[in-house]
Amino acid sequence: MRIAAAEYPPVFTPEGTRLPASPEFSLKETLDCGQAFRWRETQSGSFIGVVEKNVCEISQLDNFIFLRGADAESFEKLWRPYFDLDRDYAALQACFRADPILDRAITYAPGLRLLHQPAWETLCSFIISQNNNIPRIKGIIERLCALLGDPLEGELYAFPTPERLASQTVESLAPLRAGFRARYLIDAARMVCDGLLDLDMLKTAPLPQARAALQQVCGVGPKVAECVLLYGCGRLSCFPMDVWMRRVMRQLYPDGLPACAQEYAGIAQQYLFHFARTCPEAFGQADEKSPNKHKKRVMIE
DNA sequence: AACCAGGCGCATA
DNA sequence: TATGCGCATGGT
Repeated sequence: MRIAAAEYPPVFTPEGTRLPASPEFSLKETLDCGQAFRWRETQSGSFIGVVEKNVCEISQLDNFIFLRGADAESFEKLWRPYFDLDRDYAALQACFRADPILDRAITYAPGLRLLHQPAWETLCSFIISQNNNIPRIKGIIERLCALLGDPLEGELYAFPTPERLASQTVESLAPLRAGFRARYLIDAARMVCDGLLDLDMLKTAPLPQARAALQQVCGVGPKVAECVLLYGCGRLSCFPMDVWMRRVMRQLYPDGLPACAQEYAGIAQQYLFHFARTCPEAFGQADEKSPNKHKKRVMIE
């Protein structure tokens, strides 16, 4: 499947950057689907967030998306890759829609996009995410940035560097209320600082090697590694398997993902994950919670 | 192999 | 209002 083409020709104004609206770009679906944790929705429905050292308020209006404060340089260097704007999602969706289940999931949330986030922040975020829920993950990350990140405008903070985090102790991280994950964060920071984990290599190394390198970090298992590779390293065939995706696969794809979704399995996973989590009337999960829960279940794959 | 850790949002009682 | 369930990983 070949995907290219610069969509969304931007218009630069002194106030910020404007992009034409598109069915394949919904701010809310993209920023509020569990892949990124630092975007906050304002009362007016805009989103304020931080990527690297950049603070941005983004609004979705009828005919365009507006990135307030983003100039041409920051748009091209940062926001264009962050929002995956050089990928033709209409073409990608057309391929996926050959499968009837993906067709429904895409129709349910056609504006979902895969964000390309900074690798280090993604690693920490998904270490924190383990055995955890989204509101709490957001809280821990917010406290982490406020405690150790460089201050930016508007009471916002950059994500802490590996060096800063490596100098901490479990005790100094207590205010994060991260529980047993605190020592995992410190371990990850030390590995990066000591050159034992090369984050750049993860973007290009053969996947088995990249997975193995990530899982050297204490607190990084198969699921977290897959999330880091997908969201933080641009490895779009990676496919994080959490409980939701296990349900999806068991109930809807007992024979595995269809061929049309293999190459970009990670993006297919976004549509399916969001569909399963937020559209209960369309996705039965009753058999999971009820009567014979106590029975032993064979859960392999 | 089967459990717990450390914490909290959430659904259910 | 209280209780207990779920969660990804590592360690026992």
